[in-house]
Order: sequence, then structure tokens, then C-alpha cells
Amino acid sequence: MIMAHRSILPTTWRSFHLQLQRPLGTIQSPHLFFFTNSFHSSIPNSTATHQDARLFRRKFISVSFTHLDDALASFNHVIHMHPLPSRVQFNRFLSALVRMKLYHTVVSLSKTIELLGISHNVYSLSILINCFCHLRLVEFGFSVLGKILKFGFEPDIVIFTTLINGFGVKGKIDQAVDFFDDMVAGGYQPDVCTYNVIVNGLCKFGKIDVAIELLKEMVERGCEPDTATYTAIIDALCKDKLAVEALDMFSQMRNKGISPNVITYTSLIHGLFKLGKQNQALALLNEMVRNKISPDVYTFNVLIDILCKEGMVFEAQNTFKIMIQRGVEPNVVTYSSLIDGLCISDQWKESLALLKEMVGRNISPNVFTFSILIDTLFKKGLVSNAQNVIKIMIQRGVEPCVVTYNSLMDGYCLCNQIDKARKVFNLLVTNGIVDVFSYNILINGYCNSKRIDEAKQLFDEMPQKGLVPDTVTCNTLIKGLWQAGRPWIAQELFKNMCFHGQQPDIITISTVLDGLCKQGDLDEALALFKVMEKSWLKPDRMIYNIVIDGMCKVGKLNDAKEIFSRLFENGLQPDVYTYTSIIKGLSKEGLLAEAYKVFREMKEGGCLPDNCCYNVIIQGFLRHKDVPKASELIDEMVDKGFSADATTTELLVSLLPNDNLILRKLRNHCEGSKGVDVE
DNA sequence: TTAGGGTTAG
Repeated sequence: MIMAHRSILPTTWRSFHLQLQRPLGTIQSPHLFFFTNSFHSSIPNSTATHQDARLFRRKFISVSFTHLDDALASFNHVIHMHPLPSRVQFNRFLSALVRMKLYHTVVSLSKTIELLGISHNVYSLSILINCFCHLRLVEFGFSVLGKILKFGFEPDIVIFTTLINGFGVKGKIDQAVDFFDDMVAGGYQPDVCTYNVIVNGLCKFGKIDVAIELLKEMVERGCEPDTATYTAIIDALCKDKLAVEALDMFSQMRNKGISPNVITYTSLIHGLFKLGKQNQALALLNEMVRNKISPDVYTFNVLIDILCKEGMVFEAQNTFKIMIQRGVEPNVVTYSSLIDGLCISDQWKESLALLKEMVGRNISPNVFTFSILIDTLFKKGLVSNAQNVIKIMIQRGVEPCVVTYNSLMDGYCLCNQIDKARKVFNLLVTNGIVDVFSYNILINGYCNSKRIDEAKQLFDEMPQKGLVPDTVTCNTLIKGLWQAGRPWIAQELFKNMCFHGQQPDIITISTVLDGLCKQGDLDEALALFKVMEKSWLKPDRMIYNIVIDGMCKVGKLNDAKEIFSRLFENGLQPDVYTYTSIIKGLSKEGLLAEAYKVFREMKEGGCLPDNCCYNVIIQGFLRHKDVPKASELIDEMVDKGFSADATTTELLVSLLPNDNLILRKLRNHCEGSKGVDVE
């Protein structure tokens, strides 16, 4: 869908770039830290001057840092100074780290601050709860709540909202709702943030309908929804591919006088792009800029990623330049998307240069960045390079995840080291992180190595691991089973797959259809073909050819003719295989005149007979003892540089004396072309 | 000085 509109994209993108390049009046100045390694210039040391110390203190108090290293340098300075910053100042500092999503760091520094003798207050404990919740450690958050109660502090709605969110982050939406109800029963009035946490939890859990109901109820309960409420729902609708509903919700919020912000626009733009609605997405982007809402790092990341996935890396790089010109600092996501784009378009050297650049700018590659690189290396067959990158990744403290290991498995399978892939797979099982992708890769590996029993065994064990085979799993195994000569099991699997609402791909269907035709199960094949014609997955020429050939082989010529005419109705053109099947079918039934007519007419349809087609028609005439017509066609065939196949030769030998002129001609031709043995 | 919504890999 996205590809279909590609031709209109560049012009529209140029106009967007021009829009963005215009000054908005409120453009932020670029962060100085972006171009310098601020960490090294600010490491505390014994020679630091009194002026330096004042600078660090000021930096700490004004929380003017953009990187972890920079923040830590400030922190390490102030904790050695007298007097120590106040609890309020430490809390401001920790809050800044929370905004940078540095939750682990906050937990660790909180302990340090406490050890310095700075006692907690309700805000610092609230910050700590928030960090535990974001780290999916809601239970730790509750133990901090215990501490709050022990200290005699009164927990407020902010703390309860944070804990409700903690359940939501872990996907425990029922517990989130229970806790919300307990809180209301305890006399606490939820505010818009509390509702938003529940709405977002419901959305993330796939319960968008319930979230929309809650949106309506909020008003009745005296709490007006805000931009964040609508944005959470709009984003969920987009991710559920419900673009119309998302746009409807967008107008609904504006009609209520609730203004969309950069997050709302980014969600919608992202969703519309993903759904192939480029024009609408670009219109919104322009509208957003017109409304003086500046695209931020998330917006630019969405644009860069979409451009990269469209293969428009050059445009993505331009967008990256504009982003920097506008003072929006790229992050690990920006770089990962660009690296991915460069890898996709085979610009391997450029992607490594970009990796170097990001490290130089103090942006650490994460598990996504490494996985992109590793996957590309494996797909290029550079196994040892990929293994080296995994080592580097581990050395840098980035833990490989199931995606990384799946790439490793796929790499081993690609170079026929299936047993090594199995070892990795077993490791994933032991660690409880094996997923459907892991199974798909290994099943495919076993199928390609002709170890179909192991492939089937893996497929059968998936439910025990709590995994449901997906379309790829089924398609892979069906093809494997068929190639391994197990058509019945493959057919059964195919039926189960359709029964469970999974969509087989066209290759799987053609494999199954071909098998059914070869078994002579034409009724089943025809039924499947008819279902396909009515479905979204329209039969292609290969599918038509399989069915027409099957019908012709069993003499169902009327059915074959009907399907042949439908091929044109569906905007497809027959090829030489289609004609050959029909000619063969007609000849077999003794309808030589008709077969010959089709043979001559196919040229008019822009399709020339090939070697096989000539042999088929010649065999038809020979089988019906029409030697003059056969010899006329043999002459024509030889003149065109084709030769007789084994069956034609066999028929000729049985029909004609050994020194026949036609045979001699064929023999001479075949000796010249070292083709078929005519003796 | 404490809470909520948007971005990257197979």
C-alpha cells in the first residue's frame, strides 16, 4: 500500500522540507553538548578550580544537562562540596533524570543521597516509586509506600496514580482497576491523570472499547478528559489500524475545544503513514507546523523511520539534517532508524560510519541498534563479524535479547549450521524467552535441511510452551511437508490453519493446489480455488495455471475453459504454460483441430510457443497417427531452434521406419545442438 | 521537589 504511493512522495516531501526550513520564531538553539563530549570536560579532579566548582554547583542546581555522563559529573561534584544541596534540590535533580528515563540511575543515586544523611521526604519517595513502576517493579513501589506510611507521611493521589500506572506497565490491568476502586472507596478523588493511566492501560491491553466508555464516564464523574486522554485513545486506534476512528476521535477532541499537541499529531501522523495514508499524514504534518507546533524528536524519528522503510534514505538523511538545524537533538532511536535504512539499502560502510558518529556524540547504541547491525551481517553471510558485534554488545553492557539470538539462529541456518542454531534455540528455551519467531526460524531451517520430522516435532511442541503457531509457521511447515512428500499431513495442517482464521500465503496455496491436482483431487482443488477468488487474496496466474492444468489432465475441459475465460475477466494474461496445458488437454481428448487452433491463436495473444509447447502439439498429432501434420510441425519446430523431447522421439520411432527423413533430420539437429538422444 | 499520552530490530 505504501509502495503504491511512492511516486507522489518525493515532491510532497520537498514541500514539507521547505515548510520545516522556515523559521518559526521560537526555534530552540542547538544544545552545545551535542557537539562536544561534555563528560570528559567535566570529570571532577583534584586540580579543579574554585570557579569550576561553582560552575558544577550551578549546573546541578539549574539541572542544565542533557546526558547521563554530564549529570553524573555534576552530581559527583556537589556531593563532595559543603554545604550539600538541599532535599528539594536533590529532588529536582532526580526529577530531571526521570524525564530522561534514567530510572535505574535514580534508584541508585537515591540510596547515595540517603547515605549522605539527606533524609527522604514524600516527594523523593514518590520519585522512587515512579522509578520502580517504570522498571516494572510495582511490588518495590508498594514497599516504598509502606515506608511512606511508616514515616507518617500521607500518600496523595499522585502516589496512587503512580502505583496504578505500575500495574499498567506490567500489563496487570485488572489489578490496576481493583487498586483504583480501592482508592476511590478509601475516599480519594481520582483526577484526570489517574483516569488517563487507566485509559492508557486499557488501550495497551487491547481494550479500546472499554477505554472509550471510560472517556465518556469521566465527564459524568466530574472529570474532564484532556489532550493526554484523547491522545492515548487516538494512538491505540491507530495501532489497531482503525484510521477512520482515530481521525474521528481527533475531530471529536477539537470540537470539544481540547487542542491537540505534538504528541497527538505524532501519534496520528505515525499511524496514518503506517496505514499507507501518506497524503493525510503529510497534510497533518503541515497543519501541525502551520499551527506553530514544532515537531520534536519523536516526530522526526517517525518521519525518518518511514522514509528509511520506504527506501528513501537520502530523504531521511535530509530530514536528519533539518532536525539538527532546528535544534532537535537526535537520540538512539533516530540513529537506529537511519542505520537500519542504510543497511536495507545496502550502504553498509555508511551505516558503520553513522554508528561511529553516534558513539562520538555520546549516544550509546542500544539493543535495537545492535540487533539491526547483527541481523544485516548474518543475512550477508558474515557470521564471524556478526558474532564479533554480539561480543562488543555484551562488553558494552547491552544484553542481547530474543531478537538478537533469533538473528544468530537464522544466520546459522543460512549457512547450513542447523545444529548450532539448535543449541541457541535450546538456550532460549532454558531462559524462557523463546518466541514464535525462534520456532519459525528453526522449523524453516529443518525444512531446508530436509529434517522434516524435527520440524514437525517443533511445531507440535509449541502449544506446550504457550505459543500459538502463526501464519509464517504454518506456511513454512506446509511447504516443508509437501516437499518432503507428506501431502496428507500438509493438507490437514492447511485446513487447520484456515479453520483457525489464519491467512495462508499465495505460495502455500499454490503448493496445496498443486498437490491436490497431482493427487487427482480436482473437486477439492476447484473448491479451494473458488474460495480464493472470493477472498482478499486473489489467485495469480500461477494459481490459474495449476488449476487449468489439473482440469485438463483429468479431461474436465469445460471447467478448464471456464477458468481460462475468468483469467481474462480478472485482468490477467495467460502465458505459455497456460496454453500448453490447454493444448495438451484438448489433444488428449482427440480434439486436435481445436488444439491446433489454440496453438496458432496463442501468437495473436502475444505468447509464442516454446520447446515444450511444440512437443505437446506434435505428440498430439502423432498419437492420433496424423504424421503429415506432425512432420510439418517438426519442421517448424526445428527451424525455430527447438528439439524433440524423449516422448516425441519415442512416438516417432514407434510410428516410423528407422531411416525416415524426419528422424534423420531430428537426429542431425540434435547432434548439432547436443540435445535429446533420438536413438 | 511527586503521577498520565507519541519514536527504533526479527
